[in-house]
Amino acid sequence: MAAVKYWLMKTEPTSYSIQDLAAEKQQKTFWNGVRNYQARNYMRDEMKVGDKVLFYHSNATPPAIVGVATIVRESYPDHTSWDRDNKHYDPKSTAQNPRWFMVDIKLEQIFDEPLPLDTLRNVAALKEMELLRKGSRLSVQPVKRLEFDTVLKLAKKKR
DNA sequence: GCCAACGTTGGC
DNA sequence: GCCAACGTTGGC
Repeated sequence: MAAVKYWLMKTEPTSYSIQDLAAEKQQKTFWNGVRNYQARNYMRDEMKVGDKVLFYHSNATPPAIVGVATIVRESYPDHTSWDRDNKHYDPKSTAQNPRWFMVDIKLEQIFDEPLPLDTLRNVAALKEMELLRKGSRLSVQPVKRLEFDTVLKLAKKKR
């Protein structure tokens, strides 16, 4: 069995927050709306059931990692991409020939306190984290196991 | 609201 | 295939 992989997924809390996820039936949702090829490829090709996800609030005050989720369903077509009325509609994607994919995630944990970007920048073990790279905009990105573990430890210390 | 850093589009 | 113009992301 393949090893568990670690990821980080961004969302603007004004459009979908970790609290929204917590309010879902079974605390599950489909991660629709990704319209970037690199992010899509990670979701479509590499995410497996059981992988762990750091849940990140972008464009928030402050921007922060706010919790952890788990992949509960592997990639399938993002049906919102061929829905004309959807904000993420893409005329080049159809049900017959889907261009965009999504996964299902389930909430695992909301941190007692969010871990702000500022705090993360001051942690040596996270120096090379993709999230902290200047100009990093990827909304779905891989995280190293050490980075993931470090983040969890930091979250625990807050208690 | 500004703007740097991307990614995408489309004319050539 | 190049690259200018344009659009988006996201911290500040």
